Amino acid sequence: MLDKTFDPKEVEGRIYARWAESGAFRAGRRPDAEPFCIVIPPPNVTGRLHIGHALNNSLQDAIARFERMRGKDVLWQPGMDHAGIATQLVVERELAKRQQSRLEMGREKFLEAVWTWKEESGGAIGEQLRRLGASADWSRERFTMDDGLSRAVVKVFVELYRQNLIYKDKRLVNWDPRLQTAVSDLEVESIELKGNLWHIKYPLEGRAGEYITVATTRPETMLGDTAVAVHADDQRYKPLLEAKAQARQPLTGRLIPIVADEIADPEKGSGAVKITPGHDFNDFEVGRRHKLPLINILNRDGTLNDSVPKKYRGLDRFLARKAVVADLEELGLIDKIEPIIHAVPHDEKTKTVVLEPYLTEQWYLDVRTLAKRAVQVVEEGRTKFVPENWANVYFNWLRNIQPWCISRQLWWGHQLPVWYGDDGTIYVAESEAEAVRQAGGAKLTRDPDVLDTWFSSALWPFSTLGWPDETTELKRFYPTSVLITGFDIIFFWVARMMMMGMHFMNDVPFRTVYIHNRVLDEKGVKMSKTKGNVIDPLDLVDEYGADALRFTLALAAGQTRDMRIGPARVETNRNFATKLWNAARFCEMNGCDTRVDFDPARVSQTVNKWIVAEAAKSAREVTTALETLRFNDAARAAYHFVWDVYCDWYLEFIKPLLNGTDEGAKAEARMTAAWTRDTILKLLHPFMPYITEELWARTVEQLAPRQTLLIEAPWPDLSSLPRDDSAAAEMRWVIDLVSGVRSVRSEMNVPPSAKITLVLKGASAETKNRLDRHLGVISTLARLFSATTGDVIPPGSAQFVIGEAMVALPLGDVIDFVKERARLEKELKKAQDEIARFDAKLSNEQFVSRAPEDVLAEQREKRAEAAAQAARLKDAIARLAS
RNA sequence: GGGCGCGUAGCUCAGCUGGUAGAGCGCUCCCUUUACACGGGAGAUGUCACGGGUUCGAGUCCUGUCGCGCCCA
Repeated sequence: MLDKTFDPKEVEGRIYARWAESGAFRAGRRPDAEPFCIVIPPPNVTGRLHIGHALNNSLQDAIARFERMRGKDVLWQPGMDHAGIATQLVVERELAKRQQSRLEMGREKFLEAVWTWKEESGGAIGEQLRRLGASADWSRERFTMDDGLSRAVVKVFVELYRQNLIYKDKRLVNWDPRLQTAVSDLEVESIELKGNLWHIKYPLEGRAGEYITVATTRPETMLGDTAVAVHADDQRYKPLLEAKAQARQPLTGRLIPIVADEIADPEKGSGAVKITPGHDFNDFEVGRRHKLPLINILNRDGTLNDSVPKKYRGLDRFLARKAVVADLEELGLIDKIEPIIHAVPHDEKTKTVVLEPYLTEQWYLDVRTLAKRAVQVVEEGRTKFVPENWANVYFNWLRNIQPWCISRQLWWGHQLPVWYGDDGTIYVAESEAEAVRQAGGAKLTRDPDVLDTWFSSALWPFSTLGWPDETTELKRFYPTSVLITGFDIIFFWVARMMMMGMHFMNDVPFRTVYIHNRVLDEKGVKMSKTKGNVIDPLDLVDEYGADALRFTLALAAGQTRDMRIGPARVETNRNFATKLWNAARFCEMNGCDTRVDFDPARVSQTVNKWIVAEAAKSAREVTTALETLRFNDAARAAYHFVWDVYCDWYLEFIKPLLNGTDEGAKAEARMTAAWTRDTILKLLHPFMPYITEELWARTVEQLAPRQTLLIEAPWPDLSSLPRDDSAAAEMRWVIDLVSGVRSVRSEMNVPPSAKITLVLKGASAETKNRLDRHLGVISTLARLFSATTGDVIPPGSAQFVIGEAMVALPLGDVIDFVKERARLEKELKKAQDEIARFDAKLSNEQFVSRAPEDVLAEQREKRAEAAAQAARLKDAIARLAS
């Protein structure tokens, strides 16, 4: 016997273990079936499950389970990302606790320490995903730094290098002075901060007392100035340009030219700008155009180097700024200081380090070339975005893409397969031995840099399937079916997978990209540690169960950009789980067991025909919604069927049968109830795997405990069931009648315990039959003493219209005539308003002549119905008065 | 500056291909009826941000305005 409520804690671990033991997660068990593949967005090895992961993986799992039940050979490919920077920082922090440092240990020892950390503490998220119920094929779990994937990374690098798509270049990069590494454009986060715009006077050479004023937010960089730029059309400066005037950089004493360049905007400030090619991306371009010298004034840690005057050397860049401003003030060269708010580049991980444009030699990938096909295949529809709007975001970025800086000055990651000879010759090879061979046996030094973490992630859809080997998995599962991810990594990951997939596999990595919405807290605020509004999904799992959380997330996965999640919503769906549980409990108490020989197409009772048809309808809705990745529609359709149809009406309808003496009817009701319950368990399984699997196990089949697992049950295909409109109409009528009586009872304050009588007047033969057939059910649900047909409305009756008939409820003394009259008049008003609306429409010549025939007919019919109802209500009111 | 999204019941949101609105939560009243009070029954609440247009007909299509948010530069 089932308990009153479902206990997730008791069930989840046990059920998950059963799935895992059964091998149900494994791909390749159905060699003849259609393959279906999802690759997981690999979480960081340092990661802990957050609500975004919970959403992302709940949706992936729903699809994986759905397609598995549909008989496909499903591979949900799990794995983790080595997360270069994040992991290195975590391990460095651990070492610091033991008074150890990376630099003291040296590279080799440090990497050992990272691997040890990875084995001992990394990958907690894998366990957390299992708690959610993730049915990934863990036997095939991969890691971006494992041997196979590392081999893929090296091969890709070497090939791209040989194709001249990877090259080394010396230019400005975004530099993180704390980590002392380059980062890519994407890893820069602009943050609006208060700052100053310093207007500084540069003395003009040979013109005592004359100045040219430039404005800057970064005075310290003036130590690296190599020009002042003005616009060629700016009349104020034309004479200076013509005279080839020069300015004297006041702190270095350097003589710098005044050049004409479009970078200077005559409308802004003085119209003149200082040019620092070594420390500003725009100025770098200006410098190239005018062949200006480039002075690097910073060390790798952000302190000033030896190319600045002695007094500034070794100062941190922010202290240097203060010193420079103080000195200028002393010289009287500050024209004015204007407070402004401006965007300052920060590292995207901690958002606390100001990044510097910094001149270094780095490795770049020519993504501009690779982007062309990535754009093309989406334009051609070979990969579809869902919702399709996201394709625009993707296009926009790829069409304006800049070279990708792929080298990082870190230790944890894929070290570049690059070696240098003593003379600086570059050897790029798949192994050191090969590089040495190329160098004719010379001694080589390996490039110490590692690759951007996203470089290996970009290969994920094929590297995890065994590439560069031509494995059967690769042939079978590439292109993968659908990628499910969040919009924040469209650039970082999706676009790059598209480029790499097209280049190395000559086909798209996935046919569909589903971009889910972003999870906000209940108030619509982005969750963040600093705000303290982070919801731990595992807390929700602990409190309400994984199913409730998953169902909540699916229900919220709509077409909009954001979703708000909080405990209240999860609680609602925990309640839904309880409802489902109790419906099954009811079935159990009434001996509703699953019969293998049961044929839903051949039930004889109208209620059963009706619920079978309703189940078929819901199955169709859930299926279509899942096929089109409309998770919210799928979840809602299932919810509605369970609660509003199966529980609220069907189970109530069969109670009299189950308690009755007609053994044939009882048996059919039991079988149908069990069959419908089983259908529900199947439809809900992708969303609520634990409770459905548990109920599947706890229900009986042929009076014996079930041996099968729901995870492997076939998805309900009820499309071949005959539609039975007459059963639907009949049960609709019963529902309307019962609701009508309940409504009157409630408004007339008839106590629930009081049984009343019902008289049906003016009913057709068919209606009379309906009343007859469902008398027991109607009496129970409407709490009737008796229900008869008759030609006379008894005095003191409350009345309402149902179809062509009138229902009278003689309430005797209980009836409140004033109230009843008001109730009827309200109904009448409603009907009359409706008639007026239809009349307005139908008397509109334009409408009658232009609207399609079926719409017209429908409107006329509705008008007639409303008119008939109004007439009956008028009669009822008249009777009341008499 | 460029792009995208949102503005529907008190709150959170559904409303796909145009035929005047739905759910959950909350609220009011009633009910311990033998699956479920994590429940049952009955209610109340909306000039669908605003203006214009297309159309016989617009929450739904087009356009403008206002407000909010996000991404990119």
